[in-house]
Amino acid sequence: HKEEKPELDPNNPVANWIHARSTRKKRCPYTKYQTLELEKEFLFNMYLTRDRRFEVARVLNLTERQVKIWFQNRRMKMKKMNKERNDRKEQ
Amino acid sequence: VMILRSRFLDARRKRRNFSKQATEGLNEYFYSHLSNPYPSEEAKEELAKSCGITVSQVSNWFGNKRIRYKKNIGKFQEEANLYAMKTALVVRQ
DNA sequence: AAGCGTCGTAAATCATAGGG
DNA sequence: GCCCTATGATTTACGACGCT
Repeated sequence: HKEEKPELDPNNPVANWIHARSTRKKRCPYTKYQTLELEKEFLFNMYLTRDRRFEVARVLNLTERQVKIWFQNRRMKMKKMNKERNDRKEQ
Repeated sequence: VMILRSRFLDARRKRRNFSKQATEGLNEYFYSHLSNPYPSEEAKEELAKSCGITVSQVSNWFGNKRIRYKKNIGKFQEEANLYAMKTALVVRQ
């Protein structure tokens, strides 16, 4: 009966860019306090132990998964920053 | 603490728009690879060099372009036609 | 054989540039 | 200057794949 609103025309190149999951949680920006505490923890150690992760998640009211992923993203950010600093200095 | 905060957390996000030529080069690649606009690392490096920007900036540009194009194809139709025509003319030579 | 690592990305959001 | 949109950069959240 009711057809989809996104036209499935073969000329639409976007149809091929397979990605994006419907079950994905919407991005929810963290508060200043949460970010600040996470940064402090990262400064202390770039990698979390299981116990630290549980404790940080509890205190900041985040899931352990969110804390784990935050640290993964933070390490990637640090890597990128280091790379850019090296590139700037050499060339 | 406030100083650390402003220094590291709210890091300066100064930016300038890319030059006309840089945007032109990025758009040429994007619209000539519209069925798969995901440049390889090597292609990114080549684009970065020819456009005078960094590889990170090329990645940002394609990320932004893909999502914004997808969100409103109609808005970019004119631009798409322009670049399609341009590359068609180049191929003819 | 579960679990955490990186890498590349989508999508939302941020912050400013630039134009009227 | 003020408002608004375009645009480049950053932030959450995953999938894919790796290693142990």
